[in-house]
Amino acid sequence: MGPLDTYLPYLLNRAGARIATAFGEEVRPLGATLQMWRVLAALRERDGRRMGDLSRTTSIEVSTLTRLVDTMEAKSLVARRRAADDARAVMLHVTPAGRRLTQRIVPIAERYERVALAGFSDAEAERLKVALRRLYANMDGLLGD
Amino acid sequence: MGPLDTYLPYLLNRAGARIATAFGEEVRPLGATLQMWRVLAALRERDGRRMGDLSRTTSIEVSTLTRLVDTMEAKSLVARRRAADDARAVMLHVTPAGRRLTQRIVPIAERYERVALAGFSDAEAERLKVALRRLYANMDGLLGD
DNA sequence: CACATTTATTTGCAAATACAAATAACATGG
DNA sequence: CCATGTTATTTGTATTTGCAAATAAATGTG
Repeated sequence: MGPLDTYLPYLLNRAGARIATAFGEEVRPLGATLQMWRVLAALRERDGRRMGDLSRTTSIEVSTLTRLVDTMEAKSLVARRRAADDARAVMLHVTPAGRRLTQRIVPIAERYERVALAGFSDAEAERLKVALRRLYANMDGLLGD
Repeated sequence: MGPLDTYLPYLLNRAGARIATAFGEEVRPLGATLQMWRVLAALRERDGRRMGDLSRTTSIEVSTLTRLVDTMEAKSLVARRRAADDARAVMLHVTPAGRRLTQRIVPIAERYERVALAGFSDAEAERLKVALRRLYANMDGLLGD
């Protein structure tokens, strides 16, 4: 088999790492990190979500998420509340400050989307996204056992 | 802007993380990690490479790479040699044991390529790779400043 | 209803990572 | 050929991460 840059996992990781690093640098001045943005974006989609739910949709490991949420709570970006129906579960909610931060990050995220996909037609961009979702789904069975 | 899974960086990271985790589990029984495989694959392409060169081609940060190479050296998978022309530089070489390990990982990498791309035509797979290289290149200017 | 099992989150701890400072050698301009 | 700046790698150190164990609450079973 050929050189490293013919391997899909490598290409994926390389592109992902570069975008992640650049995006991270961009939001750091706002006191945020990429992971925080993921949490905020998930809560923007639907507020009041469980840790496990958030872990799945953000692809952040639960124990990592717990600690991330600790620091986000310390920054008053989110608030933990006990779920009404299940006393084990925690519901996470954005605060006004969290919403303000989200609003400031959204344009950055949109810009990154444009920069990353510069030179792609809308159809190409969409095909790429479809491919990435398919690829993710393909790996479904192979984890954890 | 829409839900998290319409964002390209997210899709990229999510797919990449899942493949990386699964692949990592697969090579662990061989005493290897994903990052070690990256180094071995880079050396397979061309043996005797500098740390900085390896760092760039594997997308592993230099200081991380130093320590990774420490443990790989301890496992006798690679050997550091001083460069003939430049006494600052280190040339990294695979050892026979490193080559043997590489040979055992190659089929796993090939299998992962197939699993990840299940249901993709050859043309689709190639388009995806081209897109990922393009995307990486698009982010070129934006780093570090 | 008590007991074992499962589910949701957190915490302990060790390994991986990254930034910055340190070290060492090369390159260049006077 | 010395002084200054640049390049290659390593080390110091703090943060991030993830697995496994701990905690706590729900659910099921006899």
